[in-house]
Amino acid sequence: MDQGAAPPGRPRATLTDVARVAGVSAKTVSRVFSGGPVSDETRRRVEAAAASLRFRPNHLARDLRSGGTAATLGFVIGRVTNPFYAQVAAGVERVAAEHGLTLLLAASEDDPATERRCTASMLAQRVRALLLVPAGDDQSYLSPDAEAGTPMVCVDRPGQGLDADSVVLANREGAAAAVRSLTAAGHRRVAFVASPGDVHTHRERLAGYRDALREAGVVDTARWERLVPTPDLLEEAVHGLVRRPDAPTAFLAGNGRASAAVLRALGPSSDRAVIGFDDLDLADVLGLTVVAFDAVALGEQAARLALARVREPDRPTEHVVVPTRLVRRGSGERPPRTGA
Amino acid sequence: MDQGAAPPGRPRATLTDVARVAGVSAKTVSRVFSGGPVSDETRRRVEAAAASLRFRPNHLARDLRSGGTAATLGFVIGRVTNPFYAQVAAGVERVAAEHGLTLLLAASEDDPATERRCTASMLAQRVRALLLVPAGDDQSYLSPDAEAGTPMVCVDRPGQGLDADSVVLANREGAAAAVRSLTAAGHRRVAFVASPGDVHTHRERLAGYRDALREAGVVDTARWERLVPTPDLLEEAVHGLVRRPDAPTAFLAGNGRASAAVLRALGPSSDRAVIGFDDLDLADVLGLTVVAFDAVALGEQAARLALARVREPDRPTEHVVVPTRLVRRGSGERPPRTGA
DNA sequence: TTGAAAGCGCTAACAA
DNA sequence: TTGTTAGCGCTTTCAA
Repeated sequence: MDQGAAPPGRPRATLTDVARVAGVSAKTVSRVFSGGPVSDETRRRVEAAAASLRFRPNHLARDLRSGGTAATLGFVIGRVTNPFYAQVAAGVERVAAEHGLTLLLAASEDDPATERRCTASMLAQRVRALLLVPAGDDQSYLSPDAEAGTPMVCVDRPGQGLDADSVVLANREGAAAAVRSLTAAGHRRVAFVASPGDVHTHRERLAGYRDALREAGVVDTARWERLVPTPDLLEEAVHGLVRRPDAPTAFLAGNGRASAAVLRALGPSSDRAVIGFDDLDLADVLGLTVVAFDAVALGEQAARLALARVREPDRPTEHVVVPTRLVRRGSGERPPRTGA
Repeated sequence: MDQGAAPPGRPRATLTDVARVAGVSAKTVSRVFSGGPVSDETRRRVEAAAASLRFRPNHLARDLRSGGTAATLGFVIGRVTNPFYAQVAAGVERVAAEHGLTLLLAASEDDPATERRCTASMLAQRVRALLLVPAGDDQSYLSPDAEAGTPMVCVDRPGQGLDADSVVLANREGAAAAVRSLTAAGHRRVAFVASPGDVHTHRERLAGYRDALREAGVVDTARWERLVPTPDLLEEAVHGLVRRPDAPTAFLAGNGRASAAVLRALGPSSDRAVIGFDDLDLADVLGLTVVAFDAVALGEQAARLALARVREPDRPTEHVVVPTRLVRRGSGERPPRTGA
């Protein structure tokens, strides 16, 4: 945890220095930089003095004095390299920037202890609101801070033990819609393949898959469900499925990595239908039908919810569901094998 | 720029409150939370008091008092939705977290004025170091702050008018290596297709493309170079190229979007060789040969450079080049048309 | 429109 | 190992 020493090259000018050079009081300089009634003539003098001293206002001091919260929005994501969270963070950043706030970003790496450290750090930095992709299965430890006035929003998964706003994807409905389009085309033997990075999301998608098959009169789906512990086992799982006597004629991949694995395992000339959850680069080139969603919008919604609660702390808790949509590109439109 | 009011729900406990409840001095509580010699018995009492008061230390105050810089690393990226920057940011975050720092992220949207606002905001927040993907063509305005002791690192593009460390990709070498593999296979008519999001990167890649063709004795390359202003014109450009009497037998795509456009325009059964710059989801499924690079490593390097300069402000300026590697998957290995 | 004094929450520099 | 005093840079409150 060596943070490195912080040796100032040349000492920085302070507001008081600027005041002295400009021949005004500190408060007047403050008004120039933080808004307030200042005459044009005075403003000019102050700005000239500030420029000559290379003055940079110190927000640490400003935020400490006034109110005690910084102009930042904290966001604790799961795995930092997951491109999905990157898109969500992009949405948060965009809304934050619109409101003059900066994004403070940290990753829990899906570890509950790290989640605690990250959230603690952000609360210590007095973020204006805290957005969180819950990693552990208990966020009740955040309740005191929520009550103390830091708005919290759970993103992508609902938090547990914490009465917070939330924004999640329509995972169950999206999976069901995908499978419905398969059963409508006559498919009955549909597989679900995934390597569950996070439990909640995949439980929902699996439930949606089962919903749609049940609606079509298919109940014994367990034989086509493959939730493997690590992504490198996905291809093997697909190979195992196609060798079965009741081999599936269609596949729903639970996430992006699973989509790639299914396509790789089936080969380019397969006649089995495939739908992936989550859109991917080159999916259109490949003709891959997917359940798509707007991850950036999810982040934007989360940030808006957070800011709404900053303004109005007592508003009722809100749970937003971001819809998915089925993007048909061919691979999901292949009919069941006639001989099957 | 409405940041919303910040109405505290219940007033937060301060270090002094904890001290009173624990029956010790404020400084002792400070030592418990920021490290220092404290007896086990005292520590226990302080921690109990802190827990009962739901105390959260205030880093704003701590950082203001001690040294004046926050435990954050600032990173100003270009376009926030660009997945490349997301990967780079992931690398920065990882290294920052290892050192107990949080990532402060903002996007310039490739606009010089926004870049200035973002950097100003971060400097006002007293980031320990500032990483920047330069958007405008002049970063000299940051020199005073660099001299005042805030380490700066330019990422992905060199900054101009600023003597800062930098980390960039081996764009020129990567493009040259790709084209060399094509000319080695006998290709002479090689196209370069891109929609330059940023000037520097594409100028370098184009230069590498020309280098390699010149080495192979091909000099009049302009007829196969297509730098179109917007991505939606890429496919059209490819169609135009293949209709030429001297149509290219191979393509180098300047970035990910260009790769997708080339593949889409050529169609699935094309016999022309294609190499893309930047790896993509499903590129392996498609058999797309690419110039790949480690964007996360680029971010890690940048963060390490920044932290090295925090520790040692007077070390010589360092310019790191992150290598690329050619990943052969088939599409780049197609021989030139025999009849061409 | 401007200024003087006080203090936000914490820690540096002492001392004990 | 613990406490006291002062003050980080700024803004609040009040007054002029």
